[in-house]
Amino acid sequence: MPDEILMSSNGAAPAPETEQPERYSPAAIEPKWQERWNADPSLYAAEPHDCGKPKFYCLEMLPYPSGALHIGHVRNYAIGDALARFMWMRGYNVLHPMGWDAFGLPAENAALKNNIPPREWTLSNIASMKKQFQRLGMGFDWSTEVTTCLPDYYRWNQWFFLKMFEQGLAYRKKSKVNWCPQCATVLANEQVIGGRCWRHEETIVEQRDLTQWFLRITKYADELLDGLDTMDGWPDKVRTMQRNWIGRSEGTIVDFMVANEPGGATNGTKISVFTTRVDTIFGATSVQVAPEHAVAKAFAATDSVLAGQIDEMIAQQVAAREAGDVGGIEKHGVATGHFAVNPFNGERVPIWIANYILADYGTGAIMSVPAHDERDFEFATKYGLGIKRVVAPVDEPEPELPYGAEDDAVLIDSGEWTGEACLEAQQRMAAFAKAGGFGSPTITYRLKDWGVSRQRYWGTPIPMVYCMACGEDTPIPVPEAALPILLPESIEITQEGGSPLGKVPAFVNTTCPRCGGPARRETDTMDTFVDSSWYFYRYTDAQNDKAPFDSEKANYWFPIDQYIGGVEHAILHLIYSRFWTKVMRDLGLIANDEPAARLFTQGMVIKDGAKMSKSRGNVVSPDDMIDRYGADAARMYSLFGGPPDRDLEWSEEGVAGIVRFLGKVFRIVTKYAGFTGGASAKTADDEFLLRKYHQTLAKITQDFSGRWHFNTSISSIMILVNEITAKEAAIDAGQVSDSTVAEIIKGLVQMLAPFAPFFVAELWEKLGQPGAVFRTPWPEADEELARESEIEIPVQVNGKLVTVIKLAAESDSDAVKAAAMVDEKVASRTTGKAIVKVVVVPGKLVNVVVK
RNA sequence: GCCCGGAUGGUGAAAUCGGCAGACACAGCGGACUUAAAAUCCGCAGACCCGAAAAGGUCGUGGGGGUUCAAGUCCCCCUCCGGGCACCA
Repeated sequence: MPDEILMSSNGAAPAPETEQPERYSPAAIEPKWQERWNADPSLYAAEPHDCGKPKFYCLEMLPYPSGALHIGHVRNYAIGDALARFMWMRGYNVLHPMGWDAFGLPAENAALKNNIPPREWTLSNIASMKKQFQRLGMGFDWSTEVTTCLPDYYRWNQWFFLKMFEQGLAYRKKSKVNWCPQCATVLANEQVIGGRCWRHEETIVEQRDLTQWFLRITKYADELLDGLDTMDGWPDKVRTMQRNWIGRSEGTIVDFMVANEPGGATNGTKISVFTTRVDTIFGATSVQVAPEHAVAKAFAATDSVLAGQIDEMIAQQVAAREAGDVGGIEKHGVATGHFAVNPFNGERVPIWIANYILADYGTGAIMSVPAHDERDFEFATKYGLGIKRVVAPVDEPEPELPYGAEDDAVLIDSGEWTGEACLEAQQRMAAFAKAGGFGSPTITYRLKDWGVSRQRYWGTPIPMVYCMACGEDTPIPVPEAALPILLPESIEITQEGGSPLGKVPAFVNTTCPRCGGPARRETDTMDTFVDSSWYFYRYTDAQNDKAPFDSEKANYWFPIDQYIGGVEHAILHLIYSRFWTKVMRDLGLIANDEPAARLFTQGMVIKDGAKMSKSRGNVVSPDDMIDRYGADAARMYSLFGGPPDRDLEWSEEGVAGIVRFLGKVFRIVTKYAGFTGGASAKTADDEFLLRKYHQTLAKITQDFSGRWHFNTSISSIMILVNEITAKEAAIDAGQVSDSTVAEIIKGLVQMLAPFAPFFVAELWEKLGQPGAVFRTPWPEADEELARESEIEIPVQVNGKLVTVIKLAAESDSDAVKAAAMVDEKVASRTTGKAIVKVVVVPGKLVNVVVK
């Protein structure tokens, strides 16, 4: 059936005898306008900074050039394009750019599979996806296109890396890192989701000890956290996710000394524990350390049984991670036989090694206070460790344990601190520990520095060299003048471990910038999230070959007024790019603290109630949709099917319905295209149509500035079209003045401009109007003309609807009440009963309460 | 376990401030046009009861309670679905 929609209108059939009106044919309209638009690159370009208009930076997240857009992209970009077009019509100077997040592993996989060089594969994908964007009629300014895998872009990644190295923000260290065997590379913490690789849901991430490059994002932890409080234009959901990810926790570090033993190798060793509840320290009945903790290793060195138990514990954790159930394993531990001294009361408490202590959070060691911590309670109960109550509410000395409240509670049985309020004691005890030299107030974060080294080929080379003469372990930065360090073009991609660049001697072998002696290059490349951390600044000055961008240009456009993309980047891209913005600000390149004033995260497109996937066979192809229904209908359906922040169920019948609607509009507009202005008397039909027209305009204008519920914007246009159709006979009978018809027809095309660009371009031309619709001023809704003169007031008796009465809009409460009371249906239900009260809400309803 | 969303006809949804529940559309049914079909146009359409029909009545926004003249909307409790975080000391 869908095929006929296009076929029937293609004029393939022999010409009919009688003259038929032209019918809507996206297949005829869309390619024609695509060609015209491609020939005029200035159409969607931004204007000079001194154009006198307010600026509006409208940005959708750039796609990865996988080879083809998916239907979710269509929705994402349809939202942004509608907004950009609306803002153009509202008189803004709009920047609406597009680019390609073009580095990444899929290009290498494709090279392996099809023997196509990654560069070639990527660039040809870009070419075909760009064509898709053009088929979709997206209004992007291609003159600022950014492709992150090209040297004119990635050289600035290298430049930033050098700046960060200078500032101490880029550094190298050996540490446990996440390794995805499938990707054959290291991953950042943010790329590990539930213990699995973000690109390979089925692949468990391993831990490896490697020397890697890190970016010091933790330096900005507090600012990244505090900034969230003021970012009203971002969804709460995203802000909460980022808050959790940063995971700031205020507490105290307290040093417990390992108790001296005759000849003990660990004499004088201290165990620093991190606690948020130092006020409960008198209740500590053991110290627990992670199996990887240095002290555990020291004990194990002289205790082979313990060593075996530790190994087992670590193995068990690895197994749990593989099962995807890290949190679910039972708490267990082993006593080391050693003791530590609580510096607050001198008590000796046993040192245990426990599987639930995380080596990489806090200090990797805790004091266990079973009375006031649920986990400690569980552990102490299992192993018969002491449980000592040290905190209780003032009026309830023995609450059920574990008892953790702090607001209302005071310390008991805590030496000189007994009687103090918990919150106060936390402050004072931390200060006391610091004064005594056995601790200090501390803030810890869940956020870790960003590991950016990748053992892959298709990424930005890290601009560092290692010189035998100057010291192999001392990285030496490449001089700025030597940038870009080019990725070698021809390279053999293999799936073996190790950085592919290491196998290219011409790349590896270089000279030391410091001593001129033989040196070798860093062979790791940068995480692709580096590319997307600052790409939107490059759009403001995409051809600059002296700097990543000109500060003046960036400062004109930034912050981004509206950023639109999927919520899956809430942590990854959106936290890295906030970090990068702060670094660039501190380098003096930009003035803004945050990249985007407003963020919108659209819902997923689903089919048959489920996420689209090849294995489910429910994938909808944009090209197919365009072929069969046209780009305008596909785009418009993606906005009409539901509010943009919710998931959208894709319905092909729904798209066909939009084609029908557009066909109706096409018929009406072409039919009345010859009507022109000219003053003439306004009839009641004139007033009616103008009223509906201005009401619709007001509704759409409001939707754009408010909730973006374009589904209701489009439905209100449908209602308007239905009203016009209903008055068609009156129009044809000359009962509506030409100027009214002309105004409404023109305005109808304008109000569709954000949603169906090809369609409106064609009709605009048919109306004999010059220029591009989306560059014309958005028609103003006239409040006076939109006002209803007569309104309907529902009347209830005891809260149940009885009738609806019609009244003049300006009727006051008394008049409304009087009209309601004399109504037959109301009277029949109220006579003989006592009227308790009559609620009159002017303009809304009347409710008569009787007994 | 914790933190966010969400649940409304056969379907997608609407109701923006507590005021006619189901706009608009999809699918469906009936009619007009047609030799016929498609396309197009017009009409019907929450469920149930009563009735030949018209009319009328009852119920109805995941479930239970509450506030109110009035609750899809506010408050309390619960169920289910989606997402995020998860032994974070």
